[in-house]
Amino acid sequence: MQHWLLKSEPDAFSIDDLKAKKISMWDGVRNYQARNFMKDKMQVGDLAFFYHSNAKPAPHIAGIIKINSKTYPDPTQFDPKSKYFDEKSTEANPRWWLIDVKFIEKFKEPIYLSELKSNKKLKDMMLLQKGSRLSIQPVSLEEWNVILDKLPNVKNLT
DNA sequence: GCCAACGTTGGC
DNA sequence: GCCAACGTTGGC
Repeated sequence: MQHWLLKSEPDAFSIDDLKAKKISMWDGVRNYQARNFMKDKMQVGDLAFFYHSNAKPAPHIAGIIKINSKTYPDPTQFDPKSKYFDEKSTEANPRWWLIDVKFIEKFKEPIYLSELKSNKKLKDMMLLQKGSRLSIQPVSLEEWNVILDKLPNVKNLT
């Protein structure tokens, strides 16, 4: 199993929104590297951190979600009314793909970016690299466990 | 709101 | 294929 970190701005789609829906499409990814992670590397059942970027009072990991489907074409690319519409994409040859995610857990206390930065064991984490802004990132098992070790209350996720 | 870093576009 | 210009991301 691989682990991931998925970013979303909470004003657009938050972990509370996902909690209410239980399962949701992770739509709107318009970056090829992020898309390729979904298409080529993600497996149904993989776990991911739900990261709130551009969040107030500060960016943070808000909880845990699960990859709940294989990739399929992102329907928003075909919708002229969507802000994610892509006129160069066709149904026969879609450009953009997505997976469904399922709500697993919202942390009682968010894990702030500043906490991650101050942990030496996480210095190689992709999220913390200068200029890194990929919205879908792999997280190593070591990093995953270091972060979860801070959370004695998280239930067994497997 | 600022701005650094990155990604994309399109002229040549 | 280069690269300038533009657009986006996202922390601060």
